[in-house]
This record gives sequence, C-alpha cells and structure tokens, in this order.
Amino acid sequence: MSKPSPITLKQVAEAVGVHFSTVSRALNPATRAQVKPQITARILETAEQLGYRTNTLASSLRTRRSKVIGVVVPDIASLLFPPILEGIESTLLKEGYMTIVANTGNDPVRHRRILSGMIERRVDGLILATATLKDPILDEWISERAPVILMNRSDDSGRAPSVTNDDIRGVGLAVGHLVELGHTRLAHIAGPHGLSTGAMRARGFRLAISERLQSSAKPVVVEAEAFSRAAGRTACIDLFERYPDVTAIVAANDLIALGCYDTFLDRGISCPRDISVTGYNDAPFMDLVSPPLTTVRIKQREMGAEAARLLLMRINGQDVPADILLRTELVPRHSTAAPRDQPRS
Amino acid sequence: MSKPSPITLKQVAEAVGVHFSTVSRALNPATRAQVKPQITARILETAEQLGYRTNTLASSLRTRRSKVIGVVVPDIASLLFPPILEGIESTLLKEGYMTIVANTGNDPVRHRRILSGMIERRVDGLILATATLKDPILDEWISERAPVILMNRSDDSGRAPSVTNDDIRGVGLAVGHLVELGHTRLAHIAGPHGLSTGAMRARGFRLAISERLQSSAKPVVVEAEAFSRAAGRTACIDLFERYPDVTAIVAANDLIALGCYDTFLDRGISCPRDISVTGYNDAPFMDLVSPPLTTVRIKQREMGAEAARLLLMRINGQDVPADILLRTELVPRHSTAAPRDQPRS
DNA sequence: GCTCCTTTTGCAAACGTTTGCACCTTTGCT
DNA sequence: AGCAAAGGTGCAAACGTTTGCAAAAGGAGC
Repeated sequence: MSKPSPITLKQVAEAVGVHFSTVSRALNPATRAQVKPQITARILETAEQLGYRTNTLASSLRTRRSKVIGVVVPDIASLLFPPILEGIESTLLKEGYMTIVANTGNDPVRHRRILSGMIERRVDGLILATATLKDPILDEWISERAPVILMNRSDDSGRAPSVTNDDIRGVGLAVGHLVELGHTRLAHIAGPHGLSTGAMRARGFRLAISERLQSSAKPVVVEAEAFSRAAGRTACIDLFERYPDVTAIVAANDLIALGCYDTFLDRGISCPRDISVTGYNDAPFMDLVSPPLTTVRIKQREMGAEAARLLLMRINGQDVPADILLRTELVPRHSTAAPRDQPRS
Repeated sequence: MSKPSPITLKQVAEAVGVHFSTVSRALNPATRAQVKPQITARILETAEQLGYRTNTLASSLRTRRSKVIGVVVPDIASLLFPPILEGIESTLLKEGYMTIVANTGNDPVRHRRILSGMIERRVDGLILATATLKDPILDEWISERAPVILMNRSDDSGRAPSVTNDDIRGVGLAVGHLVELGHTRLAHIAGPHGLSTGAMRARGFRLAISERLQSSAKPVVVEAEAFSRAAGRTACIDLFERYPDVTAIVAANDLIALGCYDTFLDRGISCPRDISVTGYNDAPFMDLVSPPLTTVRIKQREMGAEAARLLLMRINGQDVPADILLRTELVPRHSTAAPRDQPRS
C-alpha cells in the first residue's frame, strides 16, 4: 500500500507559481478578499484539481482551535442517548465541528482516560452526560481552557451550564394523570439517588403528591438500584411487600416500568385492571409492549441540539446566563386506568 | 474566562533544567530507555505536578498519526447502530484511539461533507456503514492513505474488507423454523434492493426456500420501500393482495415485522393463529411486544468490535485477507406457530 | 515625473512535537 | 594510562499551517 503524501499548500503554490501564503489566503474565505480575484480563481482551480485538502492538524496547531468537540456519555448503547447524540452531531456539523464520542460505562478509570484523551486532542469544548463534575482533571484544565456543558445531569455548583428535562413537571404530569383517574394510593419507584435524574424525579414525585393529595400521608417511594428492567422488577417486588395497597406506580423510567410488568406477570396481576403504571422517557416501541405503556415523553434530540447550541455560544465567548429545562409531555396509553375498588389479594 | 496556555514540553524542561527533547523522550515510553532513570523520575514528577498534557495536534503533525478514526453511519439514532458503536469505541479506546462519529441521514451531500471533514482531520482510518463506496473522494484519497473497513454493508469490488452478518444463514434459520412448524406457503418482505442488506436477505430467502421446499413454486417476495414500520405495513397489505394464501412471513427486519403487526391489527388477523411472522435483528423489547416476536438475533456489539479489530490490523500494516461473516441466532418467541389448515377469509 | 496611497504579494516566525545526528560524558578493557 | 564503546544529552530540522509585517506593484493626484 503506497502512501503518497497529501498535497500541501506549498505544492499548490508551486503549481500556480505564487507563494504558499497566498494560496493559504485564497483558500480561506475570510482572507480571500486580500488576493487578486484572478489569482484566486487559478488557485482554487488547481487546488481542486490536485485534490488539496487542508491539514486541520497543522491549522489547529497554529490557530489553537481544533474544531472538534468531545461528548462523554455513560452508555452509548442505551435507548436514551442515541437521539441525543444525533441532535448534537448534526447541530455541530453545520458549524463545521466534528464530534468525538466516548462512553464510560460508568467506570471512573475509563472516564479519566477519556477526558485525558479529549484534552490531549485539544477539543474546543465538552458535553458531559456523566454524573461526576468532580473530576479534578476538569478543574485543572477544561474549565479554564474549554467550555463544558452538562447534559441530562445537573450540577449544584453551577460551574457549568446544564440542559436537562423538566423532571419536576414531567413527574407531575404522570401523577396528575393518575390522580385524575381516581388513584389516591400512588407510589414511586425511583432511580438511584446518586444520579441527579433519580433524585430529581423523586423530588418531583413528592412535590406533586403533596400538591395534589393534600390529605394523604407521607409519599411512598422505593428506590431501584439502577435504571434497568431487572432493578425495576426487584424494586416492584419490594414495593408490594411493603405497601400492598398501592394502586398506581410512577416508575422513574420506562425500563423500570417494564420491570414492573415482569413482576405483574410473575404474580398474575393484571395491568391496568389491578394496577396502573407509568414510565418515563417514551423509549421506542413503548406503544407496542403489552399493555402499551403510558409514559412521559422527553425531547431527546432537542436536548442534544440545545446542548450543542449552548456549547457553541460558550466557544464563541458568549455568556450562557441560564440553564435549560426541556418541556416534557404525557403520552397516555393503556397501562393506566381507573382503580378498582377492591384491594389486591 | 482567562485561557492560560497549556504547559508545553519547553516549560517542563525549563523547570527541570534539561533540554526539552529530553523531556519528550522521558515522557514517551518507547524512548524512555534513552534517558537516565534519575532524570526521568524528576521529569515525570514535574510534568505531573505542572499538569502537562501532550498536545496531540503537534505530535500528530510530526508523526503523521492522529490516533483518531472516523465512523460513518446512516443513522446514529436507529436501534441498530448504538451497540455497534459501543463495540467500536471500546475496542479502539484500548489501543489509544478515539472515535469521531457522524451520521449522514442518507444525505449524499452530508456524506461528502463528513468524509471531507474526516480526511482533513487526518483520521488514521475509517469505518463506513454507509452504502456508497463509490464516492470518488474515497478513491482519490482514503484508499491509499488510510484504511477503510466496511460494516453491515459489503461491496462487490472488494476494495475494502467488510464485516457483515451472515444473512444467508440467518434468513435460513427463520425459514427453517417456519418450515419445521409445517408452513409451506412462505413469503419474504424484503428491504430495499438498493441496500446490500436488503438484497442479501432476499437472496438468502430464495436460497432457503429452494433448499427446503423443493416442490414449491417460485419464492414469494415483496419489497418494502424502507426498513421501517410504515413501509412494512404497506408492504404487508400489498402482500395480502397479491398472495392471499401465504401462512408465514419472513420480514427483512424487526421494524418491517412490526409493520405487519399493524396490518394484522387493521384487518383483525390474529398472529400467530392466522399467520406467523419472523423479524430480523432482535431489537430491544422485541420480547415485550405483543405477541413477542420470533426473530433472528445478530451480534451488534461484535460487529463493531470486529470492524475495529480489522481496522487496527490494517493501520498496523497487516493484511486483512478475508471478510468477516458474523454468526446469527434464531430467537423463537410467540409470533410463530404451526399453520391452521383453513385459509384466511 | 514625482509623491503618496492602496492593493497585492512575499517573507519568516510562530504553533508544540519527534527524531536523526553530533557531541560529551562515563565506563570497561587492555 | 589510553582508547573504544556505550550511554546520555543537546541541537536543529522537520511536520503544514496562519498571520503580522515588509516589500513590491499599481494608481491617482499634482
């Protein structure tokens, strides 16, 4: 495999018979005005014909802008992130940026390695969907050199702008829906409290309950160990044991809700006849599971696009005064119905 | 926002009191042996303490290796690609490579822009899951400078190694399963013939039919316009009109199969009682749709990992003698059953 | 024809690495 | 002690751009 060196400015210059700095100017739209149109034309033509392609490495080295940004997510392969990534990628591409993505799998060592790699590649900015902003590597380096945007997670320290779902309102929608159906004994299966989304949705649940059911006692919340189907199943068993008279479950995400389905099946409980359940996120195919899941839709693509937009602002030196809370939307399907009056066996 | 310049080799050198080339050698494990252990220790320490991070841009410029590779997919947000990306990313990260991903949305203009961007950033290699290898930009540049691996799609010209599913065998599994259940009047709803996966699976279907049902007439195949639920629904209607006596459908992917479900619902046809259907890919939640879909599982993560592995081989100058065909696996669920003898109304 | 602008072009210094080469120490051997 | 061979270190040239500055070229006004 022969590897002919790529054409350089110098070679184009030689072919045209000018100095290579002139070629550089002619090729760059911003400086093109400085060179005689006639020459520009010839340069453009021969560059094209020779197949010249800017060496971004060299130009980034000089200009200190890599036109690359880094995106770090816990798990690319989850159902949540792909549309977000799509939103980021296409927003940035329009502005000439390309996107390095990496997933940590929640492994702190890997997280570190990834951050290092991105810093060494001199990304112009970072979008993080990983929990920890505590990583000292960020303090020491990124925060002063390259802007950071937080996504799907927020950070109390307020050191970086964040883009998140309005989970308080979202969970409120689910609770409101169930209350309107006549439920009074609701429970929440929360995500891990260590994750800001888990904590936020639980807070939303408590708030909504206290607003809608003044009478009621302390809100019922059990915590799942992960945002997964298996954890949802286990948590649901736990819930039934501790609070047998619950008639409706607000799950912290769709997977947890599906885990509840599993437990319902195990125990011969019929949904929505015996119990109602709502999900969160509206993952693909939630309209096709049985019963079709009532859930809260979030704007994934928009989340990515917004994060990218904020990042671009910061890169261009503008200030980002506020965090962004994305609207959510209730999608009623058939996993929720009015409660039966008889308690479960 | 102050942007202090990052620490350079020179600064570390000054702090230690040696020439910066010595620092470079000490920091690079490959050349570390050349410098006195005592000095190395001091260099390592001050580098650490100063927070030195290699400027990969500069080093890539010099070494002509960017340690970045590019991945191009038609749609990041589809259900197919995320696990593949995960496989690629984590395989490459282990070797110190990072991954730029971009999605074309099947837009040729965008495809071009993306390829340009990656070339200009001097990626060390490319993994393409997009159909067209015909893009002249590839001929002119990439093929001679950076290795290319094809993924999920293959290319007859054999100019680049490919990693694909063994669709011939995979479809054979589905057909075999249905034949064993007693079906004799099978049909295939194919994906677009323009896509190599569509064409390959159709070929697999014809082959399997001719092997298993020697008696039978010409294999029944209708083509869906896309690998989508909507297209599947339409194609299924078409199929029923033209071949009313079919008792089993082999869909070219899960989404098309779900489209068939939609048509079944519209017409009050019961699956699997009146008709059987198989999917392809085993997307998430296919066990939860109603009825749970019998499908052919493909190894997505492995596909990504294999593609990455081949790419690394090529980057390191090794030859890749063969294409890779990944094993598939039948996942029997409840969308398939023995045929009723009565024809549908 | 001269000066004085205004374009247009060339020159050269960065940007931060890697690496062949030459130089200067040691060390080991006779 | 003398000498060669290692072993360490410094020097400087690349890698391919961008860009401030100087120089040249062309025009306008007198």
